[in-house]
Amino acid sequence: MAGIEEVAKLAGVSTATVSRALSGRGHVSPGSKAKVQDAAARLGYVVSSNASSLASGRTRNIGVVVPFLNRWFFSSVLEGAQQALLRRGYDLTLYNLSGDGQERSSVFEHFLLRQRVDAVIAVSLELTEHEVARLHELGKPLVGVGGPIPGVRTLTIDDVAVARLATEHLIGLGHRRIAHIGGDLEFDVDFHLPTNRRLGYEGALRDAGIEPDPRLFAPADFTIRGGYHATKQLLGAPHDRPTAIFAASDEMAIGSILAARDLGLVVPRDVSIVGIDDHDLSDFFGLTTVAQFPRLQGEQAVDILMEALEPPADAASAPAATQLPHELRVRSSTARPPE
Amino acid sequence: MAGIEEVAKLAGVSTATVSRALSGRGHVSPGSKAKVQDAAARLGYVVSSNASSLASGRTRNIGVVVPFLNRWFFSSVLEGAQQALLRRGYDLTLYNLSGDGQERSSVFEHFLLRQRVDAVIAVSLELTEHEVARLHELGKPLVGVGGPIPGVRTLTIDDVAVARLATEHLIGLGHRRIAHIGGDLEFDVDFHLPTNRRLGYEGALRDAGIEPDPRLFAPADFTIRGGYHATKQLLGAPHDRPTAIFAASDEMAIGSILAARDLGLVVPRDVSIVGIDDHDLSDFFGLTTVAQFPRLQGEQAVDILMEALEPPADAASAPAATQLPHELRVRSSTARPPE
DNA sequence: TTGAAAGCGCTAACAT
DNA sequence: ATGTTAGCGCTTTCAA
Repeated sequence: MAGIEEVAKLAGVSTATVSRALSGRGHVSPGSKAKVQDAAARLGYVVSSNASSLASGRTRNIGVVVPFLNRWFFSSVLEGAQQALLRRGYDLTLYNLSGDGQERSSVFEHFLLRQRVDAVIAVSLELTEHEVARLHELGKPLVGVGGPIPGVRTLTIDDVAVARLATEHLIGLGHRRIAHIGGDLEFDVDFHLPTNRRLGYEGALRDAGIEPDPRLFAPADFTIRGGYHATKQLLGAPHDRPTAIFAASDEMAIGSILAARDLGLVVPRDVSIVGIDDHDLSDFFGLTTVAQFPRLQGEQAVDILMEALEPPADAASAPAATQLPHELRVRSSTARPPE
Repeated sequence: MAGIEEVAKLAGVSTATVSRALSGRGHVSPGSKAKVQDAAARLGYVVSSNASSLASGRTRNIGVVVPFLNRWFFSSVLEGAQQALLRRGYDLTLYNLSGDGQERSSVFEHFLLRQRVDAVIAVSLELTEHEVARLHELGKPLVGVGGPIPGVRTLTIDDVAVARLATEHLIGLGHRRIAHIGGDLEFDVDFHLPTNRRLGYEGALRDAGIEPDPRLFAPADFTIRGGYHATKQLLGAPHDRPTAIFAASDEMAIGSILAARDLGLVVPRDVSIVGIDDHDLSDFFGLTTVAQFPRLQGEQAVDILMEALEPPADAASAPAATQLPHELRVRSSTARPPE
C-alpha cells in the first residue's frame, strides 16, 4: 500500500497538498491538483480511513441499526441508505438487533460509542431516552426511519392517512362491513404504527357514518401466516361476514387472499382485500395496496444526515418535516361488494 | 469522551497497562486489571476504534459483500454473520452491489482498500481474479459463501447432492415423470448453482433408470412469480404431464404450488412439489424441501476468518473443507403419484 | 497557494 | 508485571 508520502514525492508537492487535493477541502491550484490525482492513480493510493479519521475526527461511515433483516421493509430501507451512502463515498456499518435482547445494549453501550460512525440511522426502533442521550453526548446526528423517536428527526409515512386512504377506497366501492387486521399489542411497543393505522381505519369508517365493529378487528403479527389465520377467523363467521378486509401490511393481506381462497371464496368477487406497503409480492398476487417507498426513506435519511455532517456552503437547508409520499395502487383484489 | 490517559490516571497505572488490561493481550496482574476495568466503567470509556486500528493495524471490522439484500438467502447469511461478529466485538460493514454495475468496481477499487476492514466475506459472488488479487495484495483474508471463488476458501452446500436428495425423495415415492425448474443461464454466470442442481437431478433420474426429458425442464428466475409461470407451462402440457416437480429453490416451488392450485390441481394428490432451502414461508405452504442453513453459513464464515485473524494459541485449526449440512424436510406437498 | 510540523488516541516494542 | 516512548498515516493549524 502506497502512503501519502509517496504520492507527495511523485507529485512533487507536500503531503499537506496531497491531502487537500484529494479531500477537496482547502485550496489547491488546478495544476497541483492534477499532478496529485495523477500520482495517486498511478500508485493505486487510497487514503487510510483510520489515519484520516483519527486526524480529522470524521469517519465517513454511518451506522444503521435495524430490528430485523429478513423483512421487506427493513431490507428496502437498508438498500436505499446503502446506495445513497456509497454514492457519497460513505461506508455503512450494520447493527442488527434481532438476536437476543442483550445485543441491543451492547450495540448502544459499546459499538456505537467507539467512534466508528459519524451518525446513526435507526430503523423502526423506538430508542430509549438513554440511548438517544448517549448518542447526543457524542455529538452524533441521529435520524429515525419508520418509527417515532421522541426528540429526534424521524421519517415516517403518515400512518393514519395511509390507513384512511385504504379504507376509503373500500368504502368508495360500496363496502360497509370492512374488517381490519392490525398488529397485536406486542408490535405497538416499539412503534405505534398498528395503533395509528387502526385510527385511520376507524376515522374513515366514522366519516362515512359507519360505526367500527370491534368484532371486525383481528390482530396478527405482520406475517403472511398471521394474516392467513386472522382472515380465517374473520371470514369463517357464520353471520355478517365482512365483505372487505383492510390489512395493515401487504404480507398480512397476502395471507388474507390465501385464506379466502382456501375457504372457497373468490377475491374480489366475494371479498375485497387491501393492504399497505406495495411489497415485492403484491403485484404478483394482484393485491390492491397503498404503496410506501422504503428505499426512498433510506435515501432521505442519508440526505438529512449529510446535511448535518457536511453542511452545504450555499444555503437554506431542506424543510425540517419532509412528508413522505404514499400512493394507492389499485389492482385486482378489490371490487364492489356482492349484491 | 474520556481517553485512555484519564483511565490510566484514575486506575493509577500507565496507559500501556490500560491498553493491555482492556484488550486482553499481554499480561496484567488481576489487581491492575480490576482497577482498570473499574476505572473504564466509571468513566464510560470505550477505545477509539480509529486510534486503535491505526496503532495496531487491526480494525475489528469485517466487510460483507452481497449481491442483494431482499432475498431470504442473503439476509439470512448476513444475519448469521452479524450475530457471530457482534459476539466477538467485531463490526460488520455492508456492501450491497445491487445498484448499477459500477457500484461493484467502486467497492473493490476503493471502499475495500481503505483499510476499514480486516477481512471480507463475499456472498454468492463470483469474484474476478483481479478482485481477489486486490484483496490478497492487502493481506485481507477472504471467504466466500454460497458461490465458488477460484482459489478462495468457500462455504457451500453440495448442490449436486442436495438436488439428488430432493429428486430421490420423489423417485422413492414412485414418481417417474419428474419435472425440474432451474435457473436460466443468467444465473449461472455468477455461480454455477443452477447447473449443479440440474446435474444432481439428472444423476438421480439416471440412477433410477429414467432418462431425463428436456421437455420436463423449465428455466425461471428464482422468484415465486418465475416458478409460477414455469409451472403453468409444465403442467399445462396436454400430454404426459409430470406427476412431480423439483424446483431449485423454495420460492420457485411456492410459485409451483400456487400455479398448480390455479390450474385446479390438488397438491400433492395430483402433483408433488419439492424445493430447496427451507425458506421462511415453506412451512406455511407445507412445502417439502431440502433445508440448507444460511445463518449457519454466515456464522461459519466468521469462524473461518477469526481463525485467520486471531489464530488460537492452543492448537489445530478446523478442517479446511467443512461440509455444510442439509436435511430433507418432508411436509405435505409430496406424496405418491396418482395411480 | 503551499509547506513544516504538531498532534489525533492508541498499541507495541523495549526496558525495567 | 509494568512503564516509557516511538510511531501508526493522516489532517490541520500556522507561517510563509
